[in-house]
Parts: sequence; structure tokens; C-alpha cells
Amino acid sequence: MDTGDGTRKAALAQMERALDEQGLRSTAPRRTILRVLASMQHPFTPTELTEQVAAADDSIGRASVYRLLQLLRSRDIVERLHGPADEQYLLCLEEGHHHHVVCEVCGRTQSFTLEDTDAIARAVERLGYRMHDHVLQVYGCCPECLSKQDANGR
Amino acid sequence: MDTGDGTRKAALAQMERALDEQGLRSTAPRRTILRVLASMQHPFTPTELTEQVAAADDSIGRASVYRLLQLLRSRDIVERLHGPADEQYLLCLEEGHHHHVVCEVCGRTQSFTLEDTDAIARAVERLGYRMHDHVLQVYGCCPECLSKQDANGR
DNA sequence: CTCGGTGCAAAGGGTTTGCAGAGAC
DNA sequence: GTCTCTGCAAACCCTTTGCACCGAG
Repeated sequence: MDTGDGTRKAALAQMERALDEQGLRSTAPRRTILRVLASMQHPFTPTELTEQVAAADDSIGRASVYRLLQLLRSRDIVERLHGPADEQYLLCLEEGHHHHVVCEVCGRTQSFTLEDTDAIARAVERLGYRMHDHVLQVYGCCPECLSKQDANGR
Repeated sequence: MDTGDGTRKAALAQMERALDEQGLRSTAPRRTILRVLASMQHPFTPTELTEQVAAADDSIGRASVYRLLQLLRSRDIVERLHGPADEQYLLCLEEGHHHHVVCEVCGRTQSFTLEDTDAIARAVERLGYRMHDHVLQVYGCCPECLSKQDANGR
């Protein structure tokens, strides 16, 4: 699609626009949080976010971060992902509906679309089910980390 | 594959065997928890489980349920699923690796296998990634609930 | 001026942990 | 007899809430 950097700026702009359009106020804390949000390179936990926000401006309370996060989630600007191993669910911001690959080495995330989601729909239809929605997440290794591994003799 | 009932018994047996094989002790609380676990018809939250266990024998403490749950998770006997909408992650017990369809109406869950997981691998390979693992979950409507809906003139 | 947004601190709620006693093997 | 498992209750930790004040529109 486009460079990671372009996407981030687009995301930031999108979020600011969204705030604006919905009659939500543009305040200093919100602008800071959005900026941090847009700068995130991997999926992140709310805790990570609050930490980074605090680093940017420690006068911003956790509550504001959580509140904005809820808002963005309800607007589908921030999305929940699920961690590879166990417990923690991570968050990530993107536009549109698609899937994500998370690099298990560096944490980089990229979205992708699956040509035929229909294969999934068909698989469950064979059991008599009708598919409404699905969640697909892939864990693996990104190109850079792959070539680094190869470079290190293996 | 086989009837829901057969699966449950198999699951119970599998869990008991697993305990045994790993040198874990078969205690009364554990047997009760396993029985409840095997009787679960849908994915469930830990809280639901603790409630049902308490209903079966209120002398069993929450902690024991959580501890056994962790154990079974680490043995891949109990698996984490993610709820359709937002927050809650549900648990489910099955054998082997496959995917799940959850009926959004009645909560029934069924596992299925996707013919070609390769399509997913290929999609991410196109981006230069190598797939290691993936999570796929489908939400929809099961055959029974579908026919009930139709019967009610939809 | 009006209300939505904010920080703070306290409350909430699910999960984990420490400990002494019980029971499996 | 040993060592794991157990129940209890307290500790934890992340998230939400209540409240009075602030400031965007």
C-alpha cells in the first residue's frame, strides 16, 4: 500500500478529522495522545500507551488516555488485536477491515487482505453455519528480520 | 467428526490422562473441575467456570480453578478464544489444532478445519513475511438457529 | 456562557499469590 | 513421610468512575 510513515500521518489526520466531524473537542491532551498513538510502530497495550503518553507529557492522566481509547474504539479508529501467545490483547490503528501480520521478532505489523475470505465461509457452510464475521491474525517474521537471520548464518 | 457428547467424554478422558501422565495428582477438586469443564457446551469465561464449579461443590476455592486452568492451558488442553465483539476472551477445550465457529445466537461452538491454510500463508508471503502461526475465528449462526429464524418468518 | 473534557484519587473486579494445613502416592 | 495441592484471604493490577475544575467553541 504505502510507506509506514505515510500511513501514520494519514492515520493521525484521520483521527483528527474524526474528532472534528463528530463534534468532539480538540484539546491539548487529546492532540498529544493522538500524536503518540500515530507514532506507535507496533500493536501496543493500553499500559504501553499510557506510559508513552506520560513520557510525552506527564500531566496527562491515565483516565484521559483510556477515555480517548474507548472513544476511538467505538469509532473503529483503534482496533483490538489478540496477542500470539496468551493473555494480552493489543491495539492497533488502521483504516478499513483487513487482517494483520505481526512480526514476532520486531513487532512490526502490517495489514493484508485475503483474496478469498470465501474459503472460510465455505468451510463453515459445509457444517451448516452461516458466517457473519471473522477474526484472522497471523504471526510470523517480516522480510527484514528474515534477511537479518539469513545474514547471521541461518 | 463425532457427536458433541462423545467429544466431551473424550475430552474428559484426555484431561484425566494428561494429569496422570505428567505426574500430577488426581484430587477430588480437580476431578470435579474437570467434570464441569468437560460439560461446558460453549466457550466460557473463567468466571463462569468458577461459578459452575462452586455450584457443583462450593468448598472448592476460586484459586484452584484458576490454577488448574493455567495448567491445562500450558498443556494446550484448554484454549483461549476471543469474543466476537470486544473484551472477553473465552475458553474452550478441544484436541488438536483447528478453528472455531461460534454461533452468535446460542453460543454453540464447533471446530472446523480449513482446507488450505496455505492461502493465508501465501497472502503474507506475497508481502515477504513468513507465517509461523495464526488465529482464525468465525462468528455466525449455527444450523439450528438458522432454521428457527426461518421458521419465525425471519 | 455552556458543556464536554480533564486530573486526581478512590473504587471495581478479575486473577494471582502467600501461607499453613490436608491428602495423594 | 514427602511433596503437591488446597482454601482462604490478602495482594495486585489494569480499568473505570466520581467529582470539582477548566477551557473549547
